[in-house]
Amino acid sequence: MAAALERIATLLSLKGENEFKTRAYTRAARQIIRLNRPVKELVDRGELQELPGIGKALAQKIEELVTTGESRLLARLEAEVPAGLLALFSIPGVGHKTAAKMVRELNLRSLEDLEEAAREGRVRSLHGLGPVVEQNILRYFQESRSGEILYHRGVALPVAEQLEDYLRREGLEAVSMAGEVRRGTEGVHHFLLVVGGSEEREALARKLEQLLKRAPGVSAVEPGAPDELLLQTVYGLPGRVLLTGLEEFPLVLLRESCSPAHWEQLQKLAREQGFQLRGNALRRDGKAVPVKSEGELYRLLGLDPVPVELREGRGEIQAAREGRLPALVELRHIRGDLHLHTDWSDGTDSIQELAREADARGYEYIAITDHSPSLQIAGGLSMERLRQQMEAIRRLNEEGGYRCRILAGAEVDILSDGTLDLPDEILFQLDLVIASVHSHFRQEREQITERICRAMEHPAVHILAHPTGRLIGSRGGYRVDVEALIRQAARTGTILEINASPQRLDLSEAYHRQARRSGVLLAVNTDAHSVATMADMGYGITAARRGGLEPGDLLNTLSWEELEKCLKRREQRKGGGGS
DNA sequence: GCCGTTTTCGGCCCGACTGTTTTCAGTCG
Repeated sequence: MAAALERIATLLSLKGENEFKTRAYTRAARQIIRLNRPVKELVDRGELQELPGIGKALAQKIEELVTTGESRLLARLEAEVPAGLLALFSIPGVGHKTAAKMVRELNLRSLEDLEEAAREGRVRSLHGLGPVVEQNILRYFQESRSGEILYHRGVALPVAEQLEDYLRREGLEAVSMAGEVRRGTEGVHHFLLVVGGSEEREALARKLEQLLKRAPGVSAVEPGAPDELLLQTVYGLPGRVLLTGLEEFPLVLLRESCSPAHWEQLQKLAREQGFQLRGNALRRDGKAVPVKSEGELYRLLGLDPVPVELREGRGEIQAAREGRLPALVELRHIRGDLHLHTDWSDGTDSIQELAREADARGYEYIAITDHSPSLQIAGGLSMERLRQQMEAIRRLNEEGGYRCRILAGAEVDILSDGTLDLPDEILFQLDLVIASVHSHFRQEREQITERICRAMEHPAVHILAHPTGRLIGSRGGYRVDVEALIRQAARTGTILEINASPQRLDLSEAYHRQARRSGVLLAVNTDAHSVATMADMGYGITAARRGGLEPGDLLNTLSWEELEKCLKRREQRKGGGGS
């Protein structure tokens, strides 16, 4: 729902529609994401308009999406504005005004039009635009290899799950998501479902096509390759559905879930052992060998079953052969969430509501870490307010209304010179200090690396949050030397965050192994701004699993007693004046 | 498109930076 509303907002924006109107759609999308119950419930009870920022018009549009799975407004916009132009907003320095101006005055119908205009110097000739924007555009086209838009898992996973559920409820015999969504990659280009049935293939295809045309959120279905249907969704994310026979289903699912490298390595291994693994069948001496599950195939080839997140062809097959696959961390190992925002700053829910949710999740502790004063837009807490909050948390712990322990913390801004946005006297009174960058993103690599390293040096800082600042599919993050950060974390005992928000997943899985090898402890935190987004922990765990991490690599798998000791040890090691 | 005991019209989380201007509009967090 949120993705559909976001899409409406961006399409309106490209059309040059009133900025505040588009913002109303964006705001509504955020409301939906932070909702702690299904939108449908609000629709059924006629309570949509009770949400702040949702009035008559938006309520109608949301209701239409919930009840029909479609939106006439969205369909109309899609017809008017070429969807490829949405990528305009990924170009640095291009916002809604510039985008709309270029679309209008350069008469853009596609991204290629823009590239051509930039090459011919027609961008700089527009009033208010100059050579810098034009350079940014040309650089964008140099750097982006494919025109495919990358979606974060916060869109891709719910969309795939929704369709998977729908097809199962409609009585199809075997349905599973596959591809990037199932493997858990940080960004998703399109979602993939594998469907198995015992009936004749043509009949299955016809049945499926009919079902998919009625499916929620699906705006178009068309045939692709043989046994394949291509989908368009109201969320923008495209999809594919592959059809197969029931007996072949496990093998096809495996093939479609792993990376090409992993599949090739499996084929090679099969050959070495006298099998033939090809397409959708395993054979030996010309005879088909039945495979009832993915796990069975791995065992037939003498391997421990490889968790789906590791099927990338990066050495996991050798590890599976030697019985040394990592015992990956699972959601159930997590005992707390150490990065949470409340309605004291830019969150929507109270400390009490987050604590109640933490209890429901069986957490032993949470840390309340609202923003520091300089982050005005996020309602950063003044010293005075922070002290009041610390006092409020102290009382809540004393009253003992919650099973979980509530830590009084702060997410303190790292200022442009590497100093922190709160004075030492208050930092040392906090139970947990998270440092992070929210400004001066365009500093040179050396400068921003030095800046962050300096903040990590500070004895009061426990955790460095979202170390690179990237947003998947929309922003590349600052030009920081991540390896230098890992070295500094190892030296200072600073914990690196794996931010579980599906848009961030930062620190990226690409660095998890290196951090682990360097003896750096990591923490999976949601950075939640509501009760509902505390569920983002799952995205973080998927990322950590892809990074090959085990429970012992993460700070927040520790029990409360262990955590307390661990934080204290680190303070001493840094030589801080912690009280 | 939303919202309102200062408003049913005229505002809309705030402020720094930067590239484009010739005094400021647009972008970014």
